[in-house]
Amino acid sequence: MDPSAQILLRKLKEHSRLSAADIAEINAFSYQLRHLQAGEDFIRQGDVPKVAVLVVSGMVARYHMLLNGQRQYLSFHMTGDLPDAQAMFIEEMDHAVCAIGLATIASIPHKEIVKAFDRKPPVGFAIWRETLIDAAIFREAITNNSARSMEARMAHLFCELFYRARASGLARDNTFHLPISLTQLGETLGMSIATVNRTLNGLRTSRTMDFRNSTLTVQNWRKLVQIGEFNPRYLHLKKAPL
Amino acid sequence: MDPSAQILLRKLKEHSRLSAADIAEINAFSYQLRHLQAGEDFIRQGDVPKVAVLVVSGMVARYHMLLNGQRQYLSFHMTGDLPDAQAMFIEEMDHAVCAIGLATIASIPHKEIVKAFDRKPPVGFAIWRETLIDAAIFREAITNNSARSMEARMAHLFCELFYRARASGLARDNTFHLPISLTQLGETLGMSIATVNRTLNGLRTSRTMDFRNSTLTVQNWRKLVQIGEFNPRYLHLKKAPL
DNA sequence: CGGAATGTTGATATGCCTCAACTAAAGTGG
DNA sequence: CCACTTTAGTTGAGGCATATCAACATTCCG
Repeated sequence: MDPSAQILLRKLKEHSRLSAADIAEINAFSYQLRHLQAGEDFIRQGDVPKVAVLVVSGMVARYHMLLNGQRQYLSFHMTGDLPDAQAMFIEEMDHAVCAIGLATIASIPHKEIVKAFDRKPPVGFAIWRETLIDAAIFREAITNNSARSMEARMAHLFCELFYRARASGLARDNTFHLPISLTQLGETLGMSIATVNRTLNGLRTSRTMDFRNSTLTVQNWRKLVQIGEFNPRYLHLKKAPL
Repeated sequence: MDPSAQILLRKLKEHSRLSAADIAEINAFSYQLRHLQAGEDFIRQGDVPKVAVLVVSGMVARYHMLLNGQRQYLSFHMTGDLPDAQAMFIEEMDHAVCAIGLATIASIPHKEIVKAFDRKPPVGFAIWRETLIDAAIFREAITNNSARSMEARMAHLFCELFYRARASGLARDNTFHLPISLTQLGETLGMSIATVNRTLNGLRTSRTMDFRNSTLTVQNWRKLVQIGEFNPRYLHLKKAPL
């Protein structure tokens, strides 16, 4: 079986049940690999993609570009995610997608995927579910950035990323490689770099978590969850990794 | 034809093309009407709905409830919207939905809708597209509440609501009935009531827009768009109402 | 008409942004 | 391989925007 197909299947199985015939459909897609440099854009605002992207390794992020050039990061995606599945049904991209650190992606032609939906509706439902979980993540980000303190925002973001990484088997023990800069963290959570740094320092001092050299170390998961008011139900996964 | 079906069709046609057979499927759904009081919850966090809701008249809002009882409004929905279409594929609700002012909704059993997807995939694609536009609205809200000034946030929200209302034929001229309180506005945009009021006053003084007695009056659309950095492309509608 | 909810406005406090100076790390060319 | 340049991270000081609090006005609704 194609290794990209395997990655996609593993992911979809986190929330959906698929028959052998459904799996065969997914395995029949043609996956075109591509390696990305750190920070490289592979989809820009205004693009009309003809292929869907699957994250094979590394991390990828969606972002809005404001008129003054400021960025707002919207979500982060890791192995198994489909960061632009939506483009199958809404033509023009309203945001850009870039690599965070080095990353590998696989492209799948929209045509093949849509054809699979016609033949095996459960395949469509699984991918639809994937886009719905994305939407739930966006909703949580609205709440995070609008209603929570700086410390809570930070804690919540790391809770989510760590939890998702664990669910996808990408993190072992209490560490997780996350090649994101403080500037990007600020552009995700709506805070200045100075505050990002000080907030991170606070969590470090209280021995809750440590984020340094692109590596997250969770020292006290329960405390982190409590500070961030993190409740993983919105991720809609079948089984809890923590 | 059922008037609820007509409302739903009108909405789906804003972004999707449907054949006569597709339309017949949608018309065959059984629509159960229900009238709601102002502020009434009809879906709560944790619910597992068996029906999907269509807004027939009035407005409806999704919100998160934080541990301290604070609310965060996530989106507003008007005639033709399906505020919980997602519940067909992700069982448990991660947020609540309530009426804003008086409202009428129609319920459609999930079973009937899913059956229609099997028979006429374009019906499924149209509703999928609807949920994807919702996601785009959520993304925009992240950016709005995280990266824009108080005045810009306010302007952007009103731009979006007015634009969507126009697209659905719910607003004529420059006014639009919006039964939302200042408190709710604050809980939407992440600002205190005092600031909501003062910001509204600024927009009124500059003769950009006036929001009073539950009525929005747009005095200078171009200025409002400019202040809010509003670009309607993210709504992915086929034709611009303004 | 009375009471409650909502909106209005001013005064005060404070959390965060901005700016700036500095340190550390990473990447580059001689 | 080391000096040099650039980028990323760190920390302090100061000012400002916005939250908070409080008092009052208005509207809504029974």
